[in-house]
Amino acid sequence: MARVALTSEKILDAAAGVADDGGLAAVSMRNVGRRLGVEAMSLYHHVANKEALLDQLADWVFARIELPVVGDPWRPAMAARAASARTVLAAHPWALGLVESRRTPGPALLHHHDTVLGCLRAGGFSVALASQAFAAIDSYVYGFVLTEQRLPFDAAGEAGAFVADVDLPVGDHPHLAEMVDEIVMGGDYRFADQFDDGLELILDGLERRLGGD
Amino acid sequence: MARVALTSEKILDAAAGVADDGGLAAVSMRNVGRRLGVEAMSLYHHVANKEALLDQLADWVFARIELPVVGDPWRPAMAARAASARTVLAAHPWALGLVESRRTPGPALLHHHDTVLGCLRAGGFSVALASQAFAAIDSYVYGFVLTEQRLPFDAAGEAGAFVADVDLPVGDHPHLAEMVDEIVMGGDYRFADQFDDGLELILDGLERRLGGD
DNA sequence: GGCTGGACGTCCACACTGTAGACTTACGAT
DNA sequence: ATCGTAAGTCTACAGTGTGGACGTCCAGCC
Repeated sequence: MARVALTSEKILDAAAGVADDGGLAAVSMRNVGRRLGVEAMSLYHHVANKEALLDQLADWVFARIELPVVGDPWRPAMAARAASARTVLAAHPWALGLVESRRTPGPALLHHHDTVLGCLRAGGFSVALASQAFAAIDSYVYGFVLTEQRLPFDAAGEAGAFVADVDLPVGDHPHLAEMVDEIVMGGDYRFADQFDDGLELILDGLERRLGGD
Repeated sequence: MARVALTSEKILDAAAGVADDGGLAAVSMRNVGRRLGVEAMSLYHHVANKEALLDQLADWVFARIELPVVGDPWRPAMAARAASARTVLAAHPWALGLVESRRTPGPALLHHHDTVLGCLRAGGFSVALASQAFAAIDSYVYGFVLTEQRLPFDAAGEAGAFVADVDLPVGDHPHLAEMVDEIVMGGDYRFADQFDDGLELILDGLERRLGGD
């Protein structure tokens, strides 16, 4: 039998593929093994256990987010990183839930955080303000993606077609109904556009605080 | 045998208890049943399946967040809601991951969203701005709690004692090290204090936009 | 009172999960 | 050629969600 050099990268890619296809719940050792033409137990020669695999998979996600270089002007750097994070999280709907459920940070996450903090420090932020900025931006991005994914239609595309399919019990929720109406009916209105708007809200605040305080 | 009127509220409370004790992973039909002195299958007379139970459990969390009344001044209302959400999410560490992983909104969530939106609309927000405000605030709260939970020490208390136990591979992550140092060593510095600061950042921005635009 | 229908709890069975442990195979170095 | 080791397989076990058959209690009726 041709031993085809099972590596932990291949295992991670396979796990990501399984998750892309069937959701996080489909990521079982047997399924990942099957995708590689291998028995479940073989994976244990490269991965300690399933928890570790999921940890690494969360880090796999972080490794995919584009990072700025320390020294870049902080504001566009933050905007670009936020946009990249959003892209990655949107491409793998399972990623958000996974990343959030892991408590042990992997190398990619550490490097990520360190670089972002460095970028802010180089831009003149105090340690405390940098930490606050990081928390605020990160929170915003995660939360926005989450909100976006929970929307009952495709926020990026033509939304009109979808509203008929969804029957939210919107009857006694007038404000919700109002919002859905405006979002769905207003032709040139895209929920997704709010991402940049909201982000600038935060960045504006940070910039003011950077100058003022 | 005394039939003790198993209701879906009791089941939800039991499930929350199991999760409080042993984490989300411990919430199995058998464990929830055991906590009620009942077989797993009995639960199915009150709950469609485990997915539905988890959906309801997520809604159970939302029902616990204090809501403002439509008509209250929007800014303190938003601040209070954010604080309450944070309290609830912190009291049940499993809640965040659960809420985020569910895609079908329950009645409490709908009512919650509707009330918050109503509060903003009554405060003079346009539909678009209200939706943006909601997304920004919610995102911030979720993200902050998440960050807080991931911190390797108790963010609310005396942090100094914890740092020795944690050996983050902080060696070649200078900015991360710097931040941890300052957070942990600075006696009167509390990560938790940043919550209000960051929130005001967002509320300030909204207030400006509400007047200006 | 006694009957009955339906609501509700139990039990067993099945496919599936993570993973420990023993086995087998194939390759690189001697 | 042989051996050691790394890396696969196979078997087994406890635990999971849940379908279906079965039992059992209670409310409403005569």
